[in-house]
Amino acid sequence: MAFSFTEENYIKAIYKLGEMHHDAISTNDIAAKLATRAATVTDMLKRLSDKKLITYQRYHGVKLTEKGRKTALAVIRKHRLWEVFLVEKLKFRWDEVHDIAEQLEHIHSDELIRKLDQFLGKPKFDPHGDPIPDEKGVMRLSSSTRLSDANKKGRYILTGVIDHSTLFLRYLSDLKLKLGDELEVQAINEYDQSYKVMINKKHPEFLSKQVVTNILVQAIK
Amino acid sequence: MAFSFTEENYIKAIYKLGEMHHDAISTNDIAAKLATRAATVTDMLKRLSDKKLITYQRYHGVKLTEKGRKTALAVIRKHRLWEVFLVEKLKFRWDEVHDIAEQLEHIHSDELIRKLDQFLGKPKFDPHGDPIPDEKGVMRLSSSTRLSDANKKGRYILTGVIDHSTLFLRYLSDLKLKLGDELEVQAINEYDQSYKVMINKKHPEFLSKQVVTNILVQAIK
DNA sequence: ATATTTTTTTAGGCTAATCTAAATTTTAAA
DNA sequence: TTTAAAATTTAGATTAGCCTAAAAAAATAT
Ligand SMILES: [Mn+2]
Ligand SMILES: [Mn+2]
Ligand SMILES: [Mn+2]
Ligand SMILES: [Mn+2]
Repeated sequence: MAFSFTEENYIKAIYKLGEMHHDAISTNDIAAKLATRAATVTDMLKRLSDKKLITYQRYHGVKLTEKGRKTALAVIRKHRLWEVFLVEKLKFRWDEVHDIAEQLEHIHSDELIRKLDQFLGKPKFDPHGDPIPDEKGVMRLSSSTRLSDANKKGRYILTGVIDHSTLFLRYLSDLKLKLGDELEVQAINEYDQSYKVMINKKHPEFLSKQVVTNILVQAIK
Repeated sequence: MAFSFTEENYIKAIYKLGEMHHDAISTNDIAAKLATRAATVTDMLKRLSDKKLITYQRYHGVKLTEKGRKTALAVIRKHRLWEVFLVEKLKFRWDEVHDIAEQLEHIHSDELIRKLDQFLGKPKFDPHGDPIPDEKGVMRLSSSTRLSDANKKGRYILTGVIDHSTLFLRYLSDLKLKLGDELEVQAINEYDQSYKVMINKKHPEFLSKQVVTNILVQAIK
């Protein structure tokens, strides 16, 4: 019932790929996500199948079993709780925590996570606005949309990001933009889909199409 | 410059064995400490020697190099800081933290440890009274002695333990005895070297020879 | 419907870390 | 000082996780 570092990473990758497609996941997609080779993935899929974490049919991709889904969500829960710890308690910036959490998410101790969750005040979201699954593996789905999908003037709250790269997160920080801040869309450029927004009723900024497709918001009222 | 989980455990084991003997460490001692086989140890010693962490002569044991000593102390520093975190912040008991710290000590991030140290208020001792090496790998040596070595009536402060087993630590907790508490030795039994002590001026207890050799104290005045 | 391209699997090999059994060296005993 | 015992190393295998190259299957284009 305890899996290796590597096995957990495969399960997490398969879960995340399944969040988008939701049909069976291909060997090549997993290889791309984990920066490894298709042959290596095939080897591992056999092992994960033996352990009943996935259902696997040669040449036809994989799906997580219920056991696999639970395992993935437990790892994601740990990752996100540790990220909260790193930002809230140790004062890391939100663009610095992912790689450390990639290591911490593989520490095995249910009691540790129970107590960490308690210590952090049972947070519901991580520093990037991603929801934290509960002990049972239940994760409420986000009611946020990409700002590019809102596609309408008005006021919004920044609730999350799609792109988690350091470069993007730093860019947002440089704009003095953080989770919970207000974005008022004042104009949308029809030619290139760039947005003119007012941040926290203070400073106006231009956000490119690429930027507005990578931030999640909720409309105010 | 970053070593594997396994390599770090070997280096730590060699360091700890060196703390007692301080002549060259034998293959068999390392095998015993790590619950592995002598042949396995020999294999690893060659690898550690290649990496300049130890000096190794066939059939004549090993010693840590300066690089090896630094590596060991860095791992010990991480272990002890995490133990402080688990007890002080997450409210684990002192007998519950070792196994979790065994995992956490292998997380690689200098910045994480710097910030954790800061967060904990730069503690000098772990929950078992063991000193925490600083960033440079400097660890002040304990001025404490085993209560059995004091061997004299009088008042003492409990400053640490030799045996770190759950069983022993639980036993001390059951006696309402924790670090910093006062022990007044009222009588020493000449026959079996058991001690009659008063704990915190409140309740008298009998401590066996095995117990008094496993606790560290400092005499008061 | 057949040929070409893409995807996936198999075959065979590598390294780190482990093991058991056998050989060798050192140490201790007679 | 020879011999027996103990410690250590070598030899040979195993497993997890990874790789490249070749074969096979599936998807796509003609
Ligand atoms: Mn992350
Ligand atoms: Mn995150
Ligand atoms: Mn410990
Ligand atoms: Mn300790």
